[in-house]
Amino acid sequence: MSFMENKIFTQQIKQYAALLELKGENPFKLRAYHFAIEAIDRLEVNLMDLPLSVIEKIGSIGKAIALKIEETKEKGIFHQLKNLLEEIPAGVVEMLGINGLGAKKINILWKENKFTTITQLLEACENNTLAQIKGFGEKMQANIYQDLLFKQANSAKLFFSKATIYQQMIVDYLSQIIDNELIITTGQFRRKLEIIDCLQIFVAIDDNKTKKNQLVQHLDECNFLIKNKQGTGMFVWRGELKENALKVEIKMPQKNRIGSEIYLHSAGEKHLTKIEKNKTILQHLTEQNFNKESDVFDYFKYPIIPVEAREGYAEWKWIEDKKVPNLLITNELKGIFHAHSTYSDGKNTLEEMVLACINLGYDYLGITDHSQSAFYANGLQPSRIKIQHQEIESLRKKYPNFYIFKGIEADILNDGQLDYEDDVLKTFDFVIASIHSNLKMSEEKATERIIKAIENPHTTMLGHSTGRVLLRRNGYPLDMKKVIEACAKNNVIIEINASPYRLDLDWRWVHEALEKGVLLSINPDSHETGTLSEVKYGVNIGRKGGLTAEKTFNTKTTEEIITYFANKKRKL
DNA sequence: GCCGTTTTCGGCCCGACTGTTTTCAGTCG
Repeated sequence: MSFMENKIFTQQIKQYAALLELKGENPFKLRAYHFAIEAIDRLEVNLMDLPLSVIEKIGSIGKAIALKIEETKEKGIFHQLKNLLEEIPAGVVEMLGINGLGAKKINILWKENKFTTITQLLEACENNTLAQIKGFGEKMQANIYQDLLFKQANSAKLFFSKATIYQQMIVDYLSQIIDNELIITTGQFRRKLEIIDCLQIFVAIDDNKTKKNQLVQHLDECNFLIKNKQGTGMFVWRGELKENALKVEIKMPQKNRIGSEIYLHSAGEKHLTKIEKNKTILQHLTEQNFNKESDVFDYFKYPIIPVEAREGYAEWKWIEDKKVPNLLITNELKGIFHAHSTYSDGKNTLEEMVLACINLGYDYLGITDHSQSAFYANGLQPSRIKIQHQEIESLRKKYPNFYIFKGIEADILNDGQLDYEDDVLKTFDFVIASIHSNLKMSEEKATERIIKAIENPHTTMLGHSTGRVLLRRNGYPLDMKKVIEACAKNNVIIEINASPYRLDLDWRWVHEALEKGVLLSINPDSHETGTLSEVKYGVNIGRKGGLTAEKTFNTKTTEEIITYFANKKRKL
C-alpha cells in the first residue's frame, strides 16, 4: 500500500511533467518523471520521514527529483513548478486532457492564437473558427467539440466508488444532530449506479418543525456544502458539494408517506413506469401514502426486491414466481481472474499479487498480463511468456494451498485475430480477449471484429466488452445482442470488469447474458494489489442484472475451474 | 531525468491511425 501523504509529491511532479510537455521538453525526460511517480506510489514509507540521501537512492529517483522533493517539504512547492505555473495558464494545461490535443497543437492555439481557456476553445468550435487554424481541420474540430461537450456533460458527476466517500461525509455530518437510524440514503447511490450525479438522503424526522429548522440550519452552516436557495423548500434541502459541484438533496418528507417516497426514490424509471392495475407504479405511489417501504411491497403483492435490481430488467420474473433468488455477494467469490503484474504494466510482482489474493482469502488467481502487441504496456513476447510460466510453476510449489492459472489478456487485432500463434495460445490455461487499440470503429466493424475473437477456440473470456472508460470516453458501438449470442454459442465467459472506471459489461446487459446462458466472471483488472478488492463494484453491477453465485464463473472451486478449462481445451 | 556503463554519454517502447497536408507530424494506446 502506498502512503497517502506521498500524494502531495506525486501530484506536483505530475503537474510539472504536464507543464514541461507543453514546453516541448524531451519526451524521455517526461517519462523519467512518470517513472519517479510510479516509484513513489509503490513506496510503503512516508517521504517526509526520509532524508535526501535515502530518497535519491530510490530507483527511478535521482538527484534532481530528490532535490525537488526536499524543496517541497520545506516550502510546500518546488520553485521550477512555481515558475511554470505563473507562466502557463491553467486553461492551457487543462487542454492536455482533451482527446486529440497534444502539446504541439495546444501550443499553436496558445502561442499563435491566444487561447488560454477551455471556454474560448468551445466557442471556436461553435463558430467554426477552430477549423480555419493551420494544422486543424473540420474533423479535428468536430472531435474536439464532441470531447468538450462530453466532459461538460460529465463535469459534476462522480464514479460510484468516489461518491461513497462523500455519502459517508454527509451521513456523518447529519448524524451529529440526527439519530443514525433515521438517515436513509436513497436515489442513484442506493441503487448502486455506476455514475452518480446527485446524492440523495432521506431524514425521517416526522413532522417536527423545530427539528427540521435545526437540521436546515445545520446544513446551511456545513463547510463542505453550498446551499441552493431556489431549490430548497419545505420538504427538501438542496445544494452541492463545494469540492466538485455534485448535487446533494436532503429530503425531509411527511411521516405518513415516507414509505412511498423512499420507494419512489429507490427505483429506476423502467421499474416505476411498469403498469399495475391500469396505472404505473409511479402513479400508485404518488396517490397512496405508505409510511413504510415494506408496505409498498405488500400493496403490490411483490416479494422484497433488492434495491439494486429495481431497474425493470430482472425483477418481473421474480414477481411472477413470487420468489427472489439469492443474488451474488462478494464473499461468494472464490478467486480472481484478470490481474496484471510487473511482467507487463502492473505495479506488483506476480508473487506479491499471489500473496495479496491469499491474504484476501481467495483460492486462486488467474494472472493475465498484456500480450505482445500492447507495446505501451510492456506486453509479453513468447520468450517472456515461458519465463512467466516457469515462475508460476515454482510459485505453485511454494504455495500448495493456492492455485495460479496461466492466463493472458490477448489483444484482439483489427481483423479480429488474437495476437499470438496457436502454438503460443495453447500454452495458457485460459485466454481473455480484449480490444485495446483502434477504438474508433463503426458498430458493424466492431461487432464483426469482436465476434471473430469470440469464435477463436482459444478464447475463454471476453474482456471489458465495449472498451468504455466512464466519464472519459464512450466505448466503441457494439451490437451487444449479437455479441452475447456469440458468447453463448461459443461457450465464452463474459467479464464484468469491476474497475469502478469501467464496469463493463454494462449492467443493462447482464440479464440478457443470463437469459442466453452465458457465464459471467467478476474481474478486477487489477494493476496492483490494492485494487483486488474492487470486485465489490463488479458484484454491484451483477446484482443489478440479477446475477447469482451459480451463474458467476469465479464462484467455482479450483477443481471445478481446472475441469472447466480442461474441457474447453479438449475441443481445440 | 535516470540509468548503467565497454563510467560521464547515449539510450530510453513502438506501431498504427488520423487528418492534415501535399508527404508526414501528431496523438494514442
